Amino acid sequence: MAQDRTVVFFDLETTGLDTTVCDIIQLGAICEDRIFNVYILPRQPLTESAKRVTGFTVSNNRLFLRGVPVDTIPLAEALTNFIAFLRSFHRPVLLAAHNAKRFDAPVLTRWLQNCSLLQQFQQVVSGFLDTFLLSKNLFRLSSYSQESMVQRFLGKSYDAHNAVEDAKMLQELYKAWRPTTFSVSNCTFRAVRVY
DNA sequence: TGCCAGGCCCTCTTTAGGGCCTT
Repeated sequence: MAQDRTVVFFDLETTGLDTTVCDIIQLGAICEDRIFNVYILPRQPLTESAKRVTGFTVSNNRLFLRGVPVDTIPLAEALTNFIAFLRSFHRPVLLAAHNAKRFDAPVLTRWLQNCSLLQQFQQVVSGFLDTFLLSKNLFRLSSYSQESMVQRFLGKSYDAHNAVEDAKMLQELYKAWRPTTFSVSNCTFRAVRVY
């Protein structure tokens, strides 16, 4: 753990890669053995590549994962529940994700602001940790994708592009890396308001 | 299969360009 903060690992599955417009489909997070997972029905269609990569599809106003229907909740409720999950640790939270700076943090922040929940969120979350940047600072590798690093450091393959599984593997990677507080602080940034 | 976006990092750099990573 970094200083007196709780590190919570999270991941988003979205309708696409454009952080300025994409919808969140799944929000998964883990801290030790405590897991958070919600699905949200997107308001816009998934890009073809997002369908292929994530296995999510939408049909008749229902969300399916590899053809199996999943229960969804409204986005504002999902984010409110996520903040409650983070608050339950009773310590400032450092939210870690792979490529957080470029992808997960901007998307999450945009929707928190859109749902008027950013202030609540910032009362609980002290910042984001980007494990992509962290891994590049720690190691010299041919690939820094999460999937390839799980194979390299943990010696296993997994259900990549499922938010909960990605978050679980990220936590395992982090524990295997045992980064110093200095390394972590170099790859940590505060949640910022987006306009 | 790879495109779609784009900030960050690296280097054959800084008067710039290309590759990576996320869905």
